Amino acid sequence: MTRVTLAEVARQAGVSQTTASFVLAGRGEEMRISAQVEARVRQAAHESGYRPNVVSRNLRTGTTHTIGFVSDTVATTPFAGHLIWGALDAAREREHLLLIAETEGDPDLEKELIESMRDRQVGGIVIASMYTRWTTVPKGLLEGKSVLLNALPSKPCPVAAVVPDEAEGGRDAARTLLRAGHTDGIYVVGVGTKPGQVPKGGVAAVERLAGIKEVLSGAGVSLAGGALLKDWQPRDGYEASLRLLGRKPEPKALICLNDRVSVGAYQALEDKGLKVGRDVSVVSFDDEPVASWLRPQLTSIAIPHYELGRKAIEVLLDGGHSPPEGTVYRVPMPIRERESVGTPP
Amino acid sequence: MTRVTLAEVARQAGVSQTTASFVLAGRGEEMRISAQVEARVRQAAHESGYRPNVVSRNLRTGTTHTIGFVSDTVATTPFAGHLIWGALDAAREREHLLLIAETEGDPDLEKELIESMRDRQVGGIVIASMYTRWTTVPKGLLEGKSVLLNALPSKPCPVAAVVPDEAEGGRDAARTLLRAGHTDGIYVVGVGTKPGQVPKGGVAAVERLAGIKEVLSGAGVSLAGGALLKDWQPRDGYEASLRLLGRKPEPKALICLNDRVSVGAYQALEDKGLKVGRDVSVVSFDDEPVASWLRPQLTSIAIPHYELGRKAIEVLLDGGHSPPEGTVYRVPMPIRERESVGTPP
DNA sequence: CCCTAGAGCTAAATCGGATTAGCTAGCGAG
DNA sequence: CTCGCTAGCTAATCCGATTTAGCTCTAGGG
Repeated sequence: MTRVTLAEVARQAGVSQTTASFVLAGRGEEMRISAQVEARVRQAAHESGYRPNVVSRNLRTGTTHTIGFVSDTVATTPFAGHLIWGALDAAREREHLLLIAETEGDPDLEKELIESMRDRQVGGIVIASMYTRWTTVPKGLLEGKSVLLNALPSKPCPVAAVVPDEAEGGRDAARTLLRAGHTDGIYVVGVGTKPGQVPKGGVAAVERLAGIKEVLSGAGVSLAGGALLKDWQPRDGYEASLRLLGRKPEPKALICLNDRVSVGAYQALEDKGLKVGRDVSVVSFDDEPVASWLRPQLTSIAIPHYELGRKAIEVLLDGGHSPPEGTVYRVPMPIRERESVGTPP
Repeated sequence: MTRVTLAEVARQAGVSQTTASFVLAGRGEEMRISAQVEARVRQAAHESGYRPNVVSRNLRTGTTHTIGFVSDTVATTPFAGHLIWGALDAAREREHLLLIAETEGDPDLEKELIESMRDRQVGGIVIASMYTRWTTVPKGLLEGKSVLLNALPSKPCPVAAVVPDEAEGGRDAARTLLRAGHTDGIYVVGVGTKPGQVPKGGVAAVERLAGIKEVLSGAGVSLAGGALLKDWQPRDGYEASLRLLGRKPEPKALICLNDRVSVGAYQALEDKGLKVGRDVSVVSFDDEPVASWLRPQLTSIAIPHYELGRKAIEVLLDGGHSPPEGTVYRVPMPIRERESVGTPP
């Protein structure tokens, strides 16, 4: 039951603990351990089922091969689990494990958890947000390596950040519409078109809208209007779309700021007897699973959760020296073109 | 930059390291440390911003206040993140953190990860599955505390398991239909009605069906038929439902084995010009977010992810002595009654 | 025959706390 | 005056690795 220790292995192999340590650390060559002794040690270790006690190694080396992953809520966003997944994969490739915790948005708890992780000598900390947003960097963070994931520091600070390239995503949404021939009756659902008409804290909303406007105006097209929503749930999207469908110019395309809003938009269009993709095109963001369940299937700009998670770990663990600290890494948002965008009637 | 150690605190307080240790461990009273000395130590610790090095404590005490959470895939099931959430909450209440890893269904990787966690001296391991299923218990597990989460051991073994009470969920689904007055034309979508017509590995399918049959036959009602599906995605549900809608007796109620299948069923019903809740009732399982996005909103038996996660940690950390090992804990599946069940026409 | 150099190992220190086994001073009893 | 006891604290060991600083022995050069 009690684990075999290195000392035990050394005794069985008839060598000193030092020698055993060198051999098992792969430093046998370097330390000029003879092939015979090396073999004896390896055999003893193997036969006894020796597994090093990582904790003691940690104590000596000061490195735990562990990364702290602190998120606000893993729970509420489905598929945000992909964030963790990507991080997990990248961490495992580097022989690290993830120590995770959740703050539920409580700054005190966040601080406490970060300290708790530092106490455990983690090699770095990822502060993840499930929605892209601005965040105040807890100062405890600065005392070691860290990265913001899906969040941007609200004031300049030396911590790197990894976020989706929302602006480019917005541009892609607009391009898709232009390519299909849309030039008017384009509305956004989720934000207003005037500055400041944006849900608070939402990086995504601001940047997506900026990208959309940029490409449209580059083509001499402007948004016909928009609807600021407090929440981005199907019900909100439904009500807003219904209102928008009464407006002039007649809506020919809706850019929904997320897929849930799109679900509502589909329902509003159905109620009005309008056919998605024929009468009115819809482009969306996030690419939740529901996007491909809708009929017609929804064209959506995906949040690259997996890649975001990976990137955060890469930034934390690989180099991280060369790029100036405070760098913002933007991960491309792939567009999933499906059936909801068509040529305007 | 270098952390303050206990020795440093002791020096500042002018006492021995032993004394400082006793005071900060809250054993001052017990060890008859005078109030003055105690105060001096506390002050020194506070002023220097002392934080104990958890790793070294771990080494001595052999306990890391960490639980290993190994899952097959956190990623693919949305809201399975709630599993982690519940576990995280319960762990934090007990001053533990979670070390997580993912096996992606690879048994070798699973074994390796479990060992890796044991090497880190975790206090216990949760083996989580994202879908309720039977699983072979990796024998490495038995060498320490562990719990299966959302999974059952395929052969008897001393490891406890925490799973949703699928059978009772099935009973609830049937009861809901009976209560609304359904007595015939009840079909299941996802499994066949004959023994063995069940997707492989699926505990959920088997137990839900058993519960459904039990209650129905108790009321002298029998299932009119079913459709075995390999996968439980909307497309599968759509096709199966379409086929079922041509069968006799005429379908009056569909019990869909999950919400995705229900999405497909809704679409099939719509294509046939049938109205959910009026012409055909639908009961579902899982209660994914989409259940409340559908029109009419879908009645669904929820998977209690959060509670499952909590329970697993509780079983692992609290006592765990008294109940016979190998116990299966069943967590109730709450039914979310919405609008998709109506009186048969 | 002595000295040096390297090959091949090992003793001992170290990481930072937790814990065990004392040690000392002071007081009261005998 | 001595012994015993206790309050109040400390020295030393331990946890299980890693790592530094040697130590020993043999072979070769002078």
